[in-house]
Amino acid sequence: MIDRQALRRDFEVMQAALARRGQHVVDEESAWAKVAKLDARQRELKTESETLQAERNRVSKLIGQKKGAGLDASAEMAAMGDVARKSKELDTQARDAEAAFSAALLEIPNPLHDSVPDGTSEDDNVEISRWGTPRLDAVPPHWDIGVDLGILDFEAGATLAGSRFTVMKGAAARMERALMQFMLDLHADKHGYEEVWVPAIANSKTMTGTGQLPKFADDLYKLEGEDAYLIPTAEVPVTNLYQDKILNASELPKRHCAYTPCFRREAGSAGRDERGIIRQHQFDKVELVHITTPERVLSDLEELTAHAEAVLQALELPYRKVELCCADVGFSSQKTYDLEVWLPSQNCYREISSCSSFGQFQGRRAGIRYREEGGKPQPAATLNGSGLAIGRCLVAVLENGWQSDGSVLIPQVLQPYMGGMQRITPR
RNA sequence: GGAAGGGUGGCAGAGCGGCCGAAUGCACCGGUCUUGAAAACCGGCGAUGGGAAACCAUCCGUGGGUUCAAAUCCCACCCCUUCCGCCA
Repeated sequence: MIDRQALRRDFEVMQAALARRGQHVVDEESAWAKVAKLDARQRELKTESETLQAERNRVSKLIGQKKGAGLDASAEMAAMGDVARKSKELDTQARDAEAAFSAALLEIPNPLHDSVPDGTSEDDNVEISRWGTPRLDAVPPHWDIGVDLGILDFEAGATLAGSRFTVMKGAAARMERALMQFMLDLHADKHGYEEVWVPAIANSKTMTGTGQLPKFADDLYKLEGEDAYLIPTAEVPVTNLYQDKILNASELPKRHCAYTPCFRREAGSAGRDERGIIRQHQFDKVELVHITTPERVLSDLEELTAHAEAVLQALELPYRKVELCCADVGFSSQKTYDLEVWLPSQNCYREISSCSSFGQFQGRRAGIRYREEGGKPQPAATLNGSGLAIGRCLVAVLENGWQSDGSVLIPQVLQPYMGGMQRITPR
């Protein structure tokens, strides 16, 4: 959510920052066009309503005093009847205006940080760095590797739940679990994160706090007859751990890592990545979340991204880091780095982590605030990043570790988590 | 699901039609005392919106109602705690 004062004070500047996301964000149909108008109307009505309320409060007090002194106050009481009625009416109007304003405000994306590169599509994302040496020999796709080894069962997933669901068996199931454990241990023990375990269901207020609602309801699984949704990422519950809280500046930054399952309807993704486990309705992910101050949010983003990179390096998976251009940065984010892992079967890098700074956008929405010593509360800054997506990580391990005899070498750091297994061989 | 109790400021906890944005304690900030700290004592200390400011308005789980006036009365809903039932 953008700052209401800034909306009035820096209207042009914010409009320009928003327009970089695409003209539709600020054209005449947009929430942006509505919001300024609604802001003015709301304040007008509110001022009017408050004037009447002040009058009512003043006279009511007088009545109280008169009655207390045993005096007659029936004249005042009669006069206030009218005022009370009018005041109530105006108050209702002011509230409606406020609701309309808030609704429009929630539809406005985060203005981009100045450092975000220009561009018109994901093709304009900027490569920042590369790590490792990609293998360039012919490697079969992970779905063939997995089926040949008898550890991925797509038919069973489809039978049980539908398309984009998979059953993992034996070494794959074990590796899924090993990856979670390894990542959590790394972040908790080496990177100083506090591990949390949170619900995989969140209510609409929580979903609104991090920006999934109201705009992206179609991407979420909603539970029938309840104000409850399956989370699309641990970002939602973990960030909202601090919703409506005022933290002391001395407590910041807060750093949490969490494993959760993630659920996404993939409404707009028909036809993309249909085979394999790259794009599933349910997948596992370890997430990193920081709650911090606006001053250090950008340096925190570098750190957080490095923590995610450390996972790929430990697993010896070649990857690159790209910065998303202004056309590709998500709704709530002000700046995003993606980590893309090398998939030899596709001969390209594929997203395995997305690390974003949200500035104070989520802090305002979710009511996450902090206070400097003796100062006023202000919205906290938030960040998060995948550290990493487990399923995609498993894909990368299968493909990058594949041997021409059909077996798969298991990265060394994972072996202790897999009972000492060094290699997956066909059964 | 049934019964009972309860949701008040950063936390704990009083208030139960007007003098209540709200006692008190803790925490926090400033001061006195002290070589320093602690203790003690004195003072300050909620949030949001509007306003240059004075100040005004709103907020006691949420939404409605009664009243000139609601934290306080009425209705509905949500949540929490305990007991019972059920259950991984």
